[in-house]
Amino acid sequence: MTDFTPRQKEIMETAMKLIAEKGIQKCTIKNVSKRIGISEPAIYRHFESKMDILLGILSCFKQSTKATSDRIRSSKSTAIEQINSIFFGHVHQFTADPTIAAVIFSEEIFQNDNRLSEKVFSIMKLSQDTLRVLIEKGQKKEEIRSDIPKEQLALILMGALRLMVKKWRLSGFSFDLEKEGADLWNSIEKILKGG
Amino acid sequence: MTDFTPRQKEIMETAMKLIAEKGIQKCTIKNVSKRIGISEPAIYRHFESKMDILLGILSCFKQSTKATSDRIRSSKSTAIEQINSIFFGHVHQFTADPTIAAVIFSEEIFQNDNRLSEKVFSIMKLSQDTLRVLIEKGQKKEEIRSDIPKEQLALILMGALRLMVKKWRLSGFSFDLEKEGADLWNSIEKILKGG
Amino acid sequence: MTDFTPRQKEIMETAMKLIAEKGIQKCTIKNVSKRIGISEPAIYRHFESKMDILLGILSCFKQSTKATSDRIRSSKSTAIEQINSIFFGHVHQFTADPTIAAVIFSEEIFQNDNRLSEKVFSIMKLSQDTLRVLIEKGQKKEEIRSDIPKEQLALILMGALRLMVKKWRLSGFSFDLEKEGADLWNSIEKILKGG
Amino acid sequence: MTDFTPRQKEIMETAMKLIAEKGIQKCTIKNVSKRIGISEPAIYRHFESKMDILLGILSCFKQSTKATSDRIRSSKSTAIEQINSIFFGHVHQFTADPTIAAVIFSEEIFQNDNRLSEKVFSIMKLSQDTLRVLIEKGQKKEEIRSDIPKEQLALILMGALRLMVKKWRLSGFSFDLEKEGADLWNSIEKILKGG
DNA sequence: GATGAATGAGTTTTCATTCAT
DNA sequence: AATGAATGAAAACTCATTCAT
Repeated sequence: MTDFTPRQKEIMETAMKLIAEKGIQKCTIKNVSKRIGISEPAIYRHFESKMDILLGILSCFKQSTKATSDRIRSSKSTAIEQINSIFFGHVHQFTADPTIAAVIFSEEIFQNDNRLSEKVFSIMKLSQDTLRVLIEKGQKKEEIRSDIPKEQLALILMGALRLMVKKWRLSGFSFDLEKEGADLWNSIEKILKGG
Repeated sequence: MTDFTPRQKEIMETAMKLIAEKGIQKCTIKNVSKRIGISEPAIYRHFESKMDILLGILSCFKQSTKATSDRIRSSKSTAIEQINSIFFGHVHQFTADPTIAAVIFSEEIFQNDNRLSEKVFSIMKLSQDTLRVLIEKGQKKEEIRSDIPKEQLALILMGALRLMVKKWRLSGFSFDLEKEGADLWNSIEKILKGG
Repeated sequence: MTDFTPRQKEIMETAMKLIAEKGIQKCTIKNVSKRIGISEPAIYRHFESKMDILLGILSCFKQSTKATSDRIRSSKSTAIEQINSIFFGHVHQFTADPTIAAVIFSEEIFQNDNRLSEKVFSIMKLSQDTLRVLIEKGQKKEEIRSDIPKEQLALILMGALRLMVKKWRLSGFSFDLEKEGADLWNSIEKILKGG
Repeated sequence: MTDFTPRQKEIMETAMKLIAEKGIQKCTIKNVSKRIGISEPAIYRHFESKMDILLGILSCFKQSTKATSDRIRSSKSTAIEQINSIFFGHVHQFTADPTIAAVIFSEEIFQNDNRLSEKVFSIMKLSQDTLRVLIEKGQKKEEIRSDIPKEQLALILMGALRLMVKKWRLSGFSFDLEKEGADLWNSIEKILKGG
């Protein structure tokens, strides 16, 4: 993240944009370089290979996911508030940069290479673990119902968020994610509390 | 579906398997023909283009989704039972043929072409509409809680199912989907009923 | 050799010609295909990779070297006559197809890949072994002097042949290899006999 | 030689090492600069082009070949002793710096450019002429047999030396060149004297 | 002296597709 | 219904070289 040069960041962002707009199959070195306005070989001054660009993107995600997770975990809010932070943290992030939504929840994009799919898998695990820990805490403090196992509450929460974001994306960002997200949260909260 | 020749079905299934195993980028005419054991040009006896193979796959899905939807809708069960049928219909289908799971919930795979992504979108809409109608019916008959809008209950149900299936897939089918699905359903049912 | 299609032989011969004329650095798929009059991808119908073309060339050499060696060894001539056959076998081969001379004695051309250089090394060993065996036989029968070890006689014979051929090549085939070869043989024979 | 700066010498030596280890195809500006630990453009402070590096290498050889030749010719030893000096001069040089062996006897490496191949040819001629003159002198003084023409004796001597060195190189310097060289010389001397 | 950034031309290779047979 | 041979376009990547700093 911080150890990337401006050009490297530009390349990674451009690659992400292409993936978001047209899919990975259109995310070629040629298209990336054309969009930036440099020649194809120029890319190789900044990344050793195309793989390294994709790994760089995933590394950024992992780092920011970890940072967010750590920040929220160490806050002194209630479990519900912390889960709320995670939920809206994602929503805000996607609103601010919709291209992220296209990449972060589309694990199959990186399926064709083991190094990529392992990294993707580890990012997924990371955010699920965070959520599970928070739900467990909420259940112990009786903020969150205990008649549904924490793994399933996590699945339900993340599943709904992911599907909402996917619909938003596939619809061409045709609705207000913040608003829809707020509505969804109300329902989720109700479910978590067991109302 | 019925209007496809055996060879055409073989080609579509092989294409799906390749997507499931190694991602769309490895789903090439060469790889499909090699796996079937015929030459590349032979594929073109059965499909006009690669695009037609993918469209064929999606058409099959659409048709089977519609058939399932119609069958369930016309049954005389309670709404909850009908939703249960949809839920486990998917789970059984994926258990029977895991490759389907890799394609049906991975809409981004078909992002690179408009005809494909539109078809994908319409399939998604179809199954969501079915679900929404059933939930609405359930809500009217007071089988299903009404304090959470039907769209969000649908989102929560499908989101959880999708995420469970995705995890199953990314983990290399390392857990028993039927069992995990049954557990998830219990929680979902509880939520739907508003317990 | 016999298990190569005409097109494969054409490709290998063209590659050899390019190496002979301009060095391996100019032996590119583009140049080979251009000279044959087909497109670059067409090459890949006949060879899986460029490496396979070069390996094919070396395999042909190995096979023909082995065949020649076997044929001569099993003849009932004197050792000197057999060595003479090897010597002039090479000379005739180069006269008939000068491109072979450019490849067969230029082991460093294939230095950049282990599979190639190992094959090259094995071919070199093969022909040296043959020669050593014949010299040994000649020494036992007292056709050939024994005061110089067979390894060194082999080295001297092959070294002189190689250097003569190299000069012929580097001079642009400016002299008559057959004639020069005959003269060299007279001297070599004298040395072998210990006159 | 003396008119090259230390940096220039370092570049030429590094280029030679790359050629010796991995072949010319791996002798790129990038690899040379990486091994020295400077940037690629830095090379161009010291040489106008890659060609100039290779020409520089060959110039050094030519100069040192000429110097050796002059020194030996002007010595007052017998012809055989002088030829011995040339022979072991090479052997010692290769033992001291095996990379030289990979370049000096591999004329085909420089085949792809006329300026290079002409220079290579002129070096080859130079050392052969020297040898021929010494043999001629030896023949006149009846130190060396006269029943074999001087050109062929030169060919035999140099051919054997070259082939021995090539084997040494291709075998990964697996034997003691000095020892093997001494043995070969004994045989060569015998041959020269006509024993 | 040296470097970071860039590039035109070229490398090997793959892709979907066509065509004669 | 199938194949062998071919191809234009494009993929990722490398090369020698230049230029502003």
